[in-house]
Amino acid sequence: MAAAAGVSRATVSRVINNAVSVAPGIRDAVQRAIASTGYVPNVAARSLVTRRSNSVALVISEPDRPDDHSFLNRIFTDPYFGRVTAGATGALRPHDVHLVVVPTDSADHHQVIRYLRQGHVDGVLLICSSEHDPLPGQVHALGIPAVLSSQPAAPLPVSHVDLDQRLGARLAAEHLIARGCRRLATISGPLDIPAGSERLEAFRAAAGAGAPAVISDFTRAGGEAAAHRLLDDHPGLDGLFVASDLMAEGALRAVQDRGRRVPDDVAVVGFDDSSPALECRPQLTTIRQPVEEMAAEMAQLLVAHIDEPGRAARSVIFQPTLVLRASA
Amino acid sequence: MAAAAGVSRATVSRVINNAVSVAPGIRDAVQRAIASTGYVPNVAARSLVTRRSNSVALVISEPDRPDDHSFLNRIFTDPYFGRVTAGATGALRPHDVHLVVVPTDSADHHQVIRYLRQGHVDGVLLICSSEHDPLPGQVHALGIPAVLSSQPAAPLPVSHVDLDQRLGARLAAEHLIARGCRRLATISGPLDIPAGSERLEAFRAAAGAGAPAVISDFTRAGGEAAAHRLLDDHPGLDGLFVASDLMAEGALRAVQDRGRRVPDDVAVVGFDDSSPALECRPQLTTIRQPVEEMAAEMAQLLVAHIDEPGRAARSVIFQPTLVLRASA
DNA sequence: TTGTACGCGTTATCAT
DNA sequence: ATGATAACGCGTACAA
Repeated sequence: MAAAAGVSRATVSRVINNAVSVAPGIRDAVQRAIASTGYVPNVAARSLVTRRSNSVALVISEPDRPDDHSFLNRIFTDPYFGRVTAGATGALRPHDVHLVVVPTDSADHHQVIRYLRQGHVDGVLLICSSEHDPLPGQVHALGIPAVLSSQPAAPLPVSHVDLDQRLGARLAAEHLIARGCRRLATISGPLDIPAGSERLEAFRAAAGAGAPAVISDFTRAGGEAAAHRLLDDHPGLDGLFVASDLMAEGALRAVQDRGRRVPDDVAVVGFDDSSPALECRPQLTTIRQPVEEMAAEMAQLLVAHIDEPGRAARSVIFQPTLVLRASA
Repeated sequence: MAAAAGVSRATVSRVINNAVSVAPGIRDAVQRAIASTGYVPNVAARSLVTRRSNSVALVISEPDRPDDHSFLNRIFTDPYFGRVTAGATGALRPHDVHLVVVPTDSADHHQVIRYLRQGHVDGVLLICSSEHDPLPGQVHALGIPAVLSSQPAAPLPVSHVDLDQRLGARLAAEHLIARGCRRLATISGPLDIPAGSERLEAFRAAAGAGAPAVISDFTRAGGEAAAHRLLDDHPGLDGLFVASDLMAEGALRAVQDRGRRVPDDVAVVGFDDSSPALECRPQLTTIRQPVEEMAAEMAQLLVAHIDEPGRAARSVIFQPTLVLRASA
């Protein structure tokens, strides 16, 4: 290649990385040679010296999983993770950074750690399903740039992007109360995730500490089962806050299968404002979470940390909003 | 590292890649040193010499797209692509190969080509939305191992994995006829995709060439609109074959919104057997496509091609099956 | 069986 | 502004 242009490799490199001061004539000659040769730099060689891979990992960590197959299926089919992936991919593209999606559970954390240590990626976007997940700590100990989707139980000096979960739950409770519901209940996610515990706590703080709750798992089937249990134990409930739209879709079905009308008999408020909210009948009144924007922010923060290693960690908290539709 | 174990770097390399003949004593010593040091080989340096990156790309190519945001969102939210990603990820994991998901349209094919040429990945899983997509040809010209999800219009000596689309459509038509439907219609996908045109043709071959059809786009909203159009023009139809479950979910809604009962007034058969089939009410009778298995097969073929460059291309065709549920 | 030494293709430093 | 040349960290002939 250098030969083709009649210059040294160093000059070629300078042209490609448009470094300062290359004579216009030489530059053009090199670019012509590049075009005609179809030359592209070898990334391995480049990475070896720059210590950059121009790609980052999106690690989705779950504490345990039943089996490989259904775990992967759930991850890649869940609208929430889909939105995260879409948001991150979109934000990374202008930086010419690619995304490697790495689902993991505690059984193969070491694999992930090894992957990261090998230098495959320049940084990590870390989505944890439990606030006690050890992965964030391990990643931080590695010294590799990372951005979390929520602060772990043991706070870490690592940037993270999150939603004001409590505000979201409060908006839901207040809306149900304002529309006249008197017997409120909720279906929450797992309590070891902030998105589970905080939404539950804040809902109860606004709806009354005695408000019945069933802990579920953020799946549609889980939401349906939880709603049935709730209706068994509290037949009189007239307002239901469900901590994710996917669970709300299941809950809606349960309520309707028992012959109760939504929202007249039971008003239902979901959480997320993801596609299931529009697929339900009636469509879901829900707490909107700008997942794509949040993922994009994570990506941008990560890029910033990679470009400027000393950069101070920061946390960015997004505000949820109430989206009024037909279910409440 | 070599120093830590008191041996040469070459020996360390041999232990790590468990090459032949390393003295047991030395081997143990090296492994201890590795464990205590926490040493991991640098992938860039390794790739530079082995010319392997141990990762492959999953390229999802669409001809054109309205805007970046909704494109990414659709890709990462569509249950079909989710299943593909899950299947490929699962099959690749045992090989220690990672997956980079690369959505693209014709506007940035050159970006993808450049990405591939740079040697970021060892091979490509290529999902094209149009059989006239030039990408498969370009990738093949590059000489980089690839596996396609369907044969392009201009056949290429490249392995591909597909479903027997025609058989699927025929099963659907035969089932509708067998259950007594007399006025059949169909909602198809875009005609420049085999999954669109072949399902339509085969359905008409079995149901009668005059069976009304509306061409849609494999989205839920598209399916709903198509069903409305179909019911406007053919109020008497009593059997509907919809070429994807996602569209079928929308179509079901349209049929029911017009006060017609499923399956009594209109029987509906979907295609895919993905999660929407179970979320509908009534649940969808559908043509099952083992997407995860097919994606896994693609991944395994790709790995085989990477390991054995001269390997002959082959095509693997999966058979669809009818899954009986409530909608037909 | 083990060590020595070279090459992989770039970027970066240092002369010029 | 440009060209030698030294790393970068590994695998692997080849020699011992």
